[in-house]
Amino acid sequence: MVEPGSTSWGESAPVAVRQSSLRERNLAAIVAAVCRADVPPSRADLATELSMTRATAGRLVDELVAARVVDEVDRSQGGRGRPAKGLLPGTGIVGLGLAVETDRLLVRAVDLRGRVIGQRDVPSGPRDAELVLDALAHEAREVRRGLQGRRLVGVGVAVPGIVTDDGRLRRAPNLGWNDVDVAGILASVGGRYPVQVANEADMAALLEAQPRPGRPGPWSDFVHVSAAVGVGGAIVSGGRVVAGEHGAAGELGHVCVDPSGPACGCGSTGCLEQYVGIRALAEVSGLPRERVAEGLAAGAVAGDPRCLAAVEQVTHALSVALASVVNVVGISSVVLGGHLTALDVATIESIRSRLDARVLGSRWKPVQVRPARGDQTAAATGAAHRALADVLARPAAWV
Amino acid sequence: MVEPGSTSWGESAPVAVRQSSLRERNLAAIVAAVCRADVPPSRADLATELSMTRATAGRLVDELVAARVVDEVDRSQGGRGRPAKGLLPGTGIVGLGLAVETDRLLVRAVDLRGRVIGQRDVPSGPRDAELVLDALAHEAREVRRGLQGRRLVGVGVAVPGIVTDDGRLRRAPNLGWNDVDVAGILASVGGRYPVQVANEADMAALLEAQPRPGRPGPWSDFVHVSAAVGVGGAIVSGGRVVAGEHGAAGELGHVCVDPSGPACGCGSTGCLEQYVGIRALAEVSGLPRERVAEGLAAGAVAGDPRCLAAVEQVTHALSVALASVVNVVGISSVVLGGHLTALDVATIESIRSRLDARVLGSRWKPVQVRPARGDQTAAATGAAHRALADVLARPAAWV
DNA sequence: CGTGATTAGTTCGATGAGTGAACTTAAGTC
DNA sequence: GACTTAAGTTCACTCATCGAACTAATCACG
Repeated sequence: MVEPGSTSWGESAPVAVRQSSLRERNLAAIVAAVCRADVPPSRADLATELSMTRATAGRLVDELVAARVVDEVDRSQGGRGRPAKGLLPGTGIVGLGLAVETDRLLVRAVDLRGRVIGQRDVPSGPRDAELVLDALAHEAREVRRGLQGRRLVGVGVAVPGIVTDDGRLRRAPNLGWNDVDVAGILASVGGRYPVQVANEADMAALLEAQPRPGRPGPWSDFVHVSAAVGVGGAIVSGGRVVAGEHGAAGELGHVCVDPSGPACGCGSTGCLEQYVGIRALAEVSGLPRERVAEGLAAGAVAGDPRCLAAVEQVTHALSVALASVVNVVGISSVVLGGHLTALDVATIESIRSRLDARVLGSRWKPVQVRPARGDQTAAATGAAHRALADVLARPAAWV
Repeated sequence: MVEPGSTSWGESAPVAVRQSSLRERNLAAIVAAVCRADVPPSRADLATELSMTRATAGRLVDELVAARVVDEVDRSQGGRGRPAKGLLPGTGIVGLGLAVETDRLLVRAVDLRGRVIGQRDVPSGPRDAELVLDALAHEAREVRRGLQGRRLVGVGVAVPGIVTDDGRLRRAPNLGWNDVDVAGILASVGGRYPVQVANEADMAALLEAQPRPGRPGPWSDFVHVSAAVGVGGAIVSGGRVVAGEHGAAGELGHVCVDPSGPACGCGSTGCLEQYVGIRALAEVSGLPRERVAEGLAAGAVAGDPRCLAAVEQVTHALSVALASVVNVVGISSVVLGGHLTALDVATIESIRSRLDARVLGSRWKPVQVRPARGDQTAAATGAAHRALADVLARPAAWV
């Protein structure tokens, strides 16, 4: 999940580049431009935008069309000269996104245009890892069967825990799993393509950063909070999800809100998760766990004192915890996901203004806060995007 | 602080690359390899390491030698065939590092081998920005005069405050400066080369990340704490200092240790700076400010109750604040700089173990803590490295 | 309805950077 | 002193991009 090179100083090249890298790079540039365009660009548009010649753009596009990475469409919208053939991300390339959650398993097949081609949601419980993953693999194969000749290019898996580079899930408290070789167990689903495993918060953040594959969302730098039973998070910088040394960046759930607060399962005290996790909010608000998401804001607006207390708790804890995060990573926009998506406008503005008071640079650049756009299955869709990201980064491997 | 035009190859390309970019890139690869090598490599060594042909390596090296970016040295150490000419970073290329601190101005001229060619330290006070910067420019010109035919390739300036991309210092509380165009005022020092302005903590962290220009230090991922009157910090990831959206990453001084703690000048409460800044420690320990650095550890070891209290305060505050940072950015190594460099081994181990208890991934990968290697002028030397970083990143511009 | 203007896309020789193999240079070895 | 070894150099070749000329398809205007 480590995507190289956020804002950086002196990068160093580990190996020399050859002429073929040049072509690889320009193929990627074309694909990226096609994905981020608002209207299907022509070969000539691409040549202008990327400052290459029409000759080069034409040749590269032809290769990508042959590989079905981009599709040609009619773009007859009048105008002077020869009508252009529009280019769109190919529908023949799909990525598979899987998600293991505490109570369900999700599968999404998404094409390069971001359209969901196939999906599957099944309930699950906190059982043995092998059993759960085998069930997930079964569902994934079912979805894969319905792809009808499209090319599967990779599999992404979102899991609620810390993942290491080799695709092992080190620890997932809410599943009770330790050291599970997720990538290995699910390898058969991907066939000869790699299975990319990452934290569900990172996958959801990827979807938030690019609502369509390769297409940047409104913000390119933000802190993403994924709140459910556990509270996770991710940092998006320059449109890329940044992972730490061991893929464990963005563990917002264990930022300290108050050192004298309640003990947390992680061994620390007063962690954010103890204030805004579903369990904590259910207890304070008196709502059943599954109704916290929708019920909280409504209850508070209706004046229910327990819901008001819960909302105040969320506001306080988030503003304290996120202020530290914003100061440390220097990113002043925050996206609230999971059950926090449903917070009402007034609460969000209240979090924002309290953050402003605590953030050093806010006088210069005010903090921004917004709810996430993704739905409650963002992690699975994001995982599919993660699978497709390999094609976007190195399309040469698929032509 | 975000380096212009240095997008790396993995990520989506904004523009196409041409054949000349290929050469630029490989020149940079050669320079990087020469800088990070333990013994001066030959052209053949470089060809092997970078997997290019001897022909290519030879041609590119010749260009770099002509431009004095690398020097040829005799490496006659016996052996069979034709003796190799060793290659070292050029001594003819120097970067100028300036630092504005609360009580002094520093100038360092450093060559590509990391040797200090010229330096100047003068006392200063918190006066008008124009006056102080003019004095600094004067000192810098004096140092520049002593360069004797070497090529000055850039100027870096370390300042104690938040800096925006355009080289303006937005706010420097301990200098009482607001919105000062540092790059503009010092432009004359750099001649036709840009003046790179950044936070002193970032500059010091750069020196910690690369003790010699282009040569990585022992750790490539760490959180760097720069403690003085103010407490700053920086995040180093993959050997690079990461800047936030607005160059304001790593503001560790304003991570919240205790929301019910003392009010901080930043508008928040219980910030780290209120516990480990020089003023706070001087007050608790009873030591005069200028003696806090050396006196604190000694006093604590000697059993002085006030020093013991101060050390306990440092230990507690750092372990709480850094735990959040480590969890959020997923980097589990910490370097303590500024007056914290002088903490005794036992205190550092105590911070480390308390961090371990609060960090989610510590069971998998224990937290590491060490004092910084740089001296109290790290920011100025780091600023010189910053100036040289442009040559390392794009040597083609200098050949 | 035909001619010209205009823009998209294609073809083809030129350019420049890396490749590979042969050649030259400067040692050490027997 | 002839042979071996390895570093460095030379030169013809490859390949991706460039530039310019060419072809294709549509609109505008008389």
